[in-house]
Amino acid sequence: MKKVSPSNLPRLIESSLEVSALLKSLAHQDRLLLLCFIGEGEKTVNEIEEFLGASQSSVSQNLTRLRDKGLLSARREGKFVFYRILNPQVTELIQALESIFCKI
Amino acid sequence: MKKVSPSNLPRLIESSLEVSALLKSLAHQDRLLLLCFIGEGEKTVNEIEEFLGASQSSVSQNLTRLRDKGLLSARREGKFVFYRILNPQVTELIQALESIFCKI
DNA sequence: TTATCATATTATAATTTGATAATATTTGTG
DNA sequence: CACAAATATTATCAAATTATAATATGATAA
Repeated sequence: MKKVSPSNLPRLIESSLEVSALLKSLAHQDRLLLLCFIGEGEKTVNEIEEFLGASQSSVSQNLTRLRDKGLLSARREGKFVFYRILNPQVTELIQALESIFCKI
Repeated sequence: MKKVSPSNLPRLIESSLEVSALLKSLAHQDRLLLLCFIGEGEKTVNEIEEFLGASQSSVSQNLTRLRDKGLLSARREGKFVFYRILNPQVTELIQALESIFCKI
């Protein structure tokens, strides 16, 4: 039996700016897919490029943007840079999206 | 005990365009708040204006946009127009956002 | 039927975003 | 060191978004 929750509105008012900002980061097909992909484990820029079939420049710019927003972190290992998800709320949100939009 | 789910990636690839488009609709502070507000039950344009403290024009434009995207529906009753959430995935998404970002 | 309230539409200007191309940086290798 | 590979940055331009102001529509009441 699911409990009916009281209104979360007052709290969402407080966080609405932060949440809408985060949604802007995901509201782009490539960035959304890339976050899902990285969510499966650390990925190289080149792996992401191939996965998306997007240009080096646009992938790098999107990664930089997501890093600047604190959603991703990067670590260099030799010539390669590995990206992973930094903000756990991103992981939760991706999972929620999958469960809402990828029902069986 | 939480079950580790297999990759949802293939399915998300298919829906990524639709999902990113929907996220664009929510990736705006006023529209996000307005959807939360309407989620509590049918609301009048004027109620929404007062709730947001936003101008008549911008509220109406945002409502029109959300209606055009199929997220909201409107019904007229005399002078008033009542808006409600049409797409159930929006409700689910709002709930997910509340549960992720409004933890106790 | 005119006035008014509630809402919608249009026009417009400012800002942001997105894609592409070109160039730069960093690191490993011959 | 010179070069190539991997990634980042910069410049630029088109397109989309946003806010505001002005005007229009639709419904009711006097």
